[in-house]
This record gives sequence, C-alpha cells and structure tokens, in this order.
Amino acid sequence: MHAKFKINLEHTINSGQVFLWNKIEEEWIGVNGQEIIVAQQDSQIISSSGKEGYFFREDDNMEKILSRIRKDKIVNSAIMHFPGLRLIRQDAFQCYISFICSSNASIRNIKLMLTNICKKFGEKTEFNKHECFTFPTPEKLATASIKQLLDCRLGFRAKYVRDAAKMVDTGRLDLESLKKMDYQSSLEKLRTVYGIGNKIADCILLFSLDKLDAFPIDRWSQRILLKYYSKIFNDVNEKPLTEKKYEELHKEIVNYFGPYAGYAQQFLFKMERELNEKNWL
DNA sequence: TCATCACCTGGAGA
DNA sequence: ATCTCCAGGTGAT
Repeated sequence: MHAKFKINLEHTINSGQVFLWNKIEEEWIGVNGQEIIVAQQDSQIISSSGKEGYFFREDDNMEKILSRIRKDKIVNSAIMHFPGLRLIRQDAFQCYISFICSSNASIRNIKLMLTNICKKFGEKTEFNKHECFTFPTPEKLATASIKQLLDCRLGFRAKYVRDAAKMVDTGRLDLESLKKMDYQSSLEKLRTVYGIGNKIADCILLFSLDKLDAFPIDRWSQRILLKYYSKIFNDVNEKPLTEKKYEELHKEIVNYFGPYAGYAQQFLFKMERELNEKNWL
C-alpha cells in the first residue's frame, strides 16, 4: 500500500462505525463477530481468525475513491483533516445487531448495550494477552429471552433484537447473500426486519455489506446537508425525514457524490462531529 | 403519504 | 439534589 494512504486507526475507530473497541495503552482491541482484532498504529494488525487485510478494507483503492468523492471544498477539507480515515468491513451479524441497538441512543449507550450482550451471550476468549468476550452467534442470540435482553439495558430495542436474531437464525434473512445483491434489493430485504428503517439499513449496508453507495442520513448528516449543501440538494431542512424524502434525497446524493458516496458521508460525519466536539467511544 | 408521538436508558446541563 | 432534555430512529396511530 502506498504510504500516502496509510490507515489512521484513531480516526477510523472513532468515527461512529464500531462500538466494541477499547484502547489500552497504545493498543486497540476490538471485537468483530467471533474474532478479536488487535491493532497498533504503524504496526501490524493481527486477528484471532488469521484473516488479514479485510477489516480495515485494505483492498480499497483510496486514490481512486478519494478522487471520485472530492466534489467540492467541503469534502476536500474533511479528507485533508482526517487522512487515513477508512470505512470498516465489519462482521455482518454484529453490525446488524449493533445498528438496531443504535436507534435513538448515544454512542456511549450503544457501546454499553453491546458490551452487555457479549458478556451474557458471547464466549470468553483470550487473544494476544487480552481477555474479552466475542459477539454471540445468531444461533446463540436467537435463544435470548426478552427479559435477558432487557437486563442488557436494551430497553424498547429488546424486541427488535430478538426478532432480528431469529430472522437470521431461521434463515429467513441471509446476510451473506446480501453482499452479492445490489444496493436497492439488499436495502429492501433489510427493511423487512422489525426495527430497521432506512437509516439503520444504510449503516448495515455501508459498514458490513460492501455497499459503498449507501449514505446513512441521520441527524448529523442532515445538519451537514443543511449547513453546506442546501444549494446543491433539493428541499433540505431540519425536519425529520419521511421515508419518501429519505429515498429522494439519497438518490440526489448518490447522483452527486457517485458510487463511493458512503466514503463521502464518513468523512463529512467525522468532520462535523469533531467540529462540535462530540464524544466517541 | 404525512405529521405526531411514545419509547428504555444514561449522561449532561440547568 | 432533582429535573429536563437529548442521543447517529422506528413503528403505530
């Protein structure tokens, strides 16, 4: 890989994509499904699964991607301020459950819920002198009762998670097969899950199912569009997006930023949150 | 199709 | 101390 496009772990992990990561001294330790990943800046990234170069999308052609999304001085500024920021290719089931939990919750709270889920349903594992719990498999999480999920502090999301885990466990939803489908078809399939709307579907598609044209429009994205792009996109305002508005806006966005629009979202999101001094993990 | 509203919970700010 | 408000939304009316 060209040194110019070296991954910056700090920027990447602290960008709202992942929740089960902790920094201990100079090392980052993260849970990704049944694997544990240990990474240190400017050092080798190791995984308990032995799979390399996958999680941080080291196969992405960043020169090409950045040149395609650099449409204006706003994205350009975000790219310049956060070099080495990458999208992450997460374990699909963990990503799916994580973003279902993200509904109307702060990052800190999401992390707490997911940590509780791992402690209750995951496997205690040791890797590279670090001990932690893996994320439960669909089979394991599908056995969870509502009460157990409430004990994990999921609140009203407990029923969503229970249904979602059962969808995967029973084979009614095959996350791996969504990777091979196009954006629209996989989006529609995800949206059939109780608890998944457009925004959460876009997060799952972008962060785990290789749909780089997914552009999650959350409160922050909306603020960004209103602040910097109100001249470019039609009818952006601060009001909550209806399903139809969301879809129309998404089309306009992909039309403008292109097939790697999701990368543009990640840079813009990171920049605006930092500008407002919001906390990460 | 659209506008409201309730929803668990933890943390920040008044 | 106690209260209010909000956080990377979604589903039901």
